[in-house]
Amino acid sequence: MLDINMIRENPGYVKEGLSRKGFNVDFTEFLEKDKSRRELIRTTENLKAEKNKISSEIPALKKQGTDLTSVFARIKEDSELIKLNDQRIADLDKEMSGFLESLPNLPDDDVLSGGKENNFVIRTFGNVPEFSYEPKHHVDIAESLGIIDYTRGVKLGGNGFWIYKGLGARLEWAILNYFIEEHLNDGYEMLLVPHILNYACGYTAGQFPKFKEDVFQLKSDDESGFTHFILPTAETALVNLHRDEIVDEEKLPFKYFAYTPCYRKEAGSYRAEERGMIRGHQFNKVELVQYTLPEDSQAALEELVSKAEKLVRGLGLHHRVSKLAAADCSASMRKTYDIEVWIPSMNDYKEVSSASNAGDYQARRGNMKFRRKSTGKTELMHTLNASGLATSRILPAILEQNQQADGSIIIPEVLRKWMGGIQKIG
RNA sequence: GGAGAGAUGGCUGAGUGGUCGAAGGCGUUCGAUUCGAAAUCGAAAGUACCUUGACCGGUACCGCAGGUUCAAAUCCUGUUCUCUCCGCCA
Repeated sequence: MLDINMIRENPGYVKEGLSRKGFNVDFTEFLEKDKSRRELIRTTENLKAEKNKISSEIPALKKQGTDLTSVFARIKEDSELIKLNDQRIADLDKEMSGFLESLPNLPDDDVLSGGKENNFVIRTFGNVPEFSYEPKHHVDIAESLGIIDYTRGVKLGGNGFWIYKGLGARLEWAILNYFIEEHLNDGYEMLLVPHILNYACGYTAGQFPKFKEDVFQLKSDDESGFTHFILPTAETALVNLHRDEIVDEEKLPFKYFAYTPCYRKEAGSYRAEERGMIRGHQFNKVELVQYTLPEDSQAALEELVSKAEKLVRGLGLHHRVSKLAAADCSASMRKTYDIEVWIPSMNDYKEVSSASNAGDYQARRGNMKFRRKSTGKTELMHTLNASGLATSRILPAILEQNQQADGSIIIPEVLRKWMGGIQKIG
């Protein structure tokens, strides 16, 4: 959510920022509503003040035996007007917050305008691997090694599900262990969170109401719609930890990470080129989240990116880091870096981590504040998140980038201690 | 799933219709005392919104949403959550 004061004071600036994100908006109507709302509040509060004043004198007058019939009548009249006005104010509030909720975050000043075409690569690690033979697709590799069962995955869950088995399951688990160990070493606190979350979590994260169709909703028995959903990413849980809290300044930053599967509908997004585990309804991810002071969030974002990069580098996979253009950042985010790993069969890079700074956007939605020691005042925290990492593209990348002419796969050094020391599969 | 109890400020905990934004205690901050500290004494301190240049002032908030009443933390209805017991199940 954007700061309403910022819109009041500088609607042109906000409009321009949103347009950089491809979001065209006209504040005229909103500002008119805001103005009439405030006028209404003023007159209504004056009425209330008067009414309260008279009310407070009633007990004394009653004691004196004064006839209060006319006073009662007068107050009753005021009360009816007050009720009417309050209703109008509430209506305006609802309209205005509905509008505010729908606005995405403003992009950072140093983020380029426009969409994907304006993303630019800031770092690359390694080179596109060359093969002296025709490299195989990860689905074919996984099937011939018997480490992933796509057919039975579909039997159990339908299209978009697979089963890790044997050394495939161990490899997947080794990757996760590697991530977890790195984050623990860096002083992040590990959390295992609920996978079923309530509506407010999705709202705070900025995913609801706009993207509520993208998650698996748990329908409630009555007609009230859904109250819970299965998390699409651990970010949704982690970013709600301090919802409706005011913490002391010195407690910040909070640095958390969690492993969860991520459950996504991905309705209609399947493409032939994404066969395999590039885009599934369920994939494993370790997610990092930081809550920081406003002045520290930029540095925290750099820290998160470098952590995610370090993980991919540690696996020895060719990858690149891009800074996303404004419209390619998700709605809640001011600035996002993507880390993309090379997938030979797709002849392209695919995202394994997205590291973003939400600024105070999520904090405002979730009412997450800290008390500044020097002023004694409360301010909104900043929230950041980064995948560290999603495995669903890492494992294909390992299979494809590390494949050998004989069909075997070299296991990255850092994973071997979790795989009984074996060096290759096949 | 059944029965019961509860939800009040940073925490604890009083408060069953009017002077209650809310006692007391703990904790916090400031001051006094002290060489310093502890103890003691005095004082301050909630959140949001409206208004103001700022102070002042005003309004709302006792889980949430309604209702009754001139007036609600207090009465009524609904709802959410928590706890206890029973049942069922991993």
